[in-house]
Amino acid sequence: MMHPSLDDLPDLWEEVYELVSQVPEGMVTTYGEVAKALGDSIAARFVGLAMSMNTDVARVPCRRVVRSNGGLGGYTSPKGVAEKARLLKNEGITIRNGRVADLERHLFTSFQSSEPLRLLRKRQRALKSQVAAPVSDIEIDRVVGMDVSYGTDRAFASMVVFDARSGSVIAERAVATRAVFPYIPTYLAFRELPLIAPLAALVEDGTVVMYDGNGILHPEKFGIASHAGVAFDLPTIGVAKRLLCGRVDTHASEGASRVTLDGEVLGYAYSRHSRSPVYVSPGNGISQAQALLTVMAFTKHRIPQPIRAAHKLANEARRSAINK
DNA sequence: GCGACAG
DNA sequence: ATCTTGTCGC
Repeated sequence: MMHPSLDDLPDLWEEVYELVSQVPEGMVTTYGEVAKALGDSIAARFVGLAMSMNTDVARVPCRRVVRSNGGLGGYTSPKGVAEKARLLKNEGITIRNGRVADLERHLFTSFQSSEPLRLLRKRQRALKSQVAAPVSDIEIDRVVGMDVSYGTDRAFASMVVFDARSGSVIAERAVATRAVFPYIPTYLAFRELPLIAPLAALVEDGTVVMYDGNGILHPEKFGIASHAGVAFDLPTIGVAKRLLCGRVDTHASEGASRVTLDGEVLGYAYSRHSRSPVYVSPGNGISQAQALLTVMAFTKHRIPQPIRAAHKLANEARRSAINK
């Protein structure tokens, strides 16, 4: 059974199309304004993606969504953005130098919306108090890496179990699922955790999970590894390849540097052999120090072995499925 | 005006 | 994340 925080997720694709259908003829809106109506302006790029995939031009007038500076943005049609300009002119919008003239006067922002992303942010805030940050070390018998690979119509979630003492692979598993929730920065957990849930249910006691993404190194201090830890009641570590938020203290070319957000240390940038770093933060049920040491102990290349193996397995599962 | 923005 | 061929380097 799925954790309540991952149940009843909004259909953001349908929501975004419904919002854009509210924009009347003679007016335009922006990708950012639609995103705000979804509940968070950070979703602006998702709005652009959804517009590019719109199939019902009669119901969803994606031509009326433009950039915040008046630029037209894109238009997925053989005639391209010129067609977008022509259609808008027909609706009484003046286009000058490839931009909407007098954008403020034609800007529609009075969306009727339940702001679904705002509600998901509330779920994150409500749950983050459940994150455990122990001071002392926990016993680690096994380390598992988890990852997801995406195909056109299906996603493949994977898990590889390592023995902590020998460092060798004990078991591996992959499942095919369907991804419905889009990728939106800082809401990654709502996309991937429902796909991972069946694998997380198989994790035994004494196991720590390494996840591809952040733990508490997140604007709400509740990244995907933290959310996984709380939802599935497991100790977790987040390992990200790029920095989502915060600042790296000092540029140590070797070893670990602290990453801080609002003056608080939330994780480490860890690199070996002058490679670009990975960003390590505890998810749940493990100290920052032990999270870092565990990652270090399992690192041969840039990406720790458990995540590297899970990544490989998920990709193999996708490619060997007839899907592509 | 340009960059930022886990996967 | 994915779409993609060859190419440069340890």
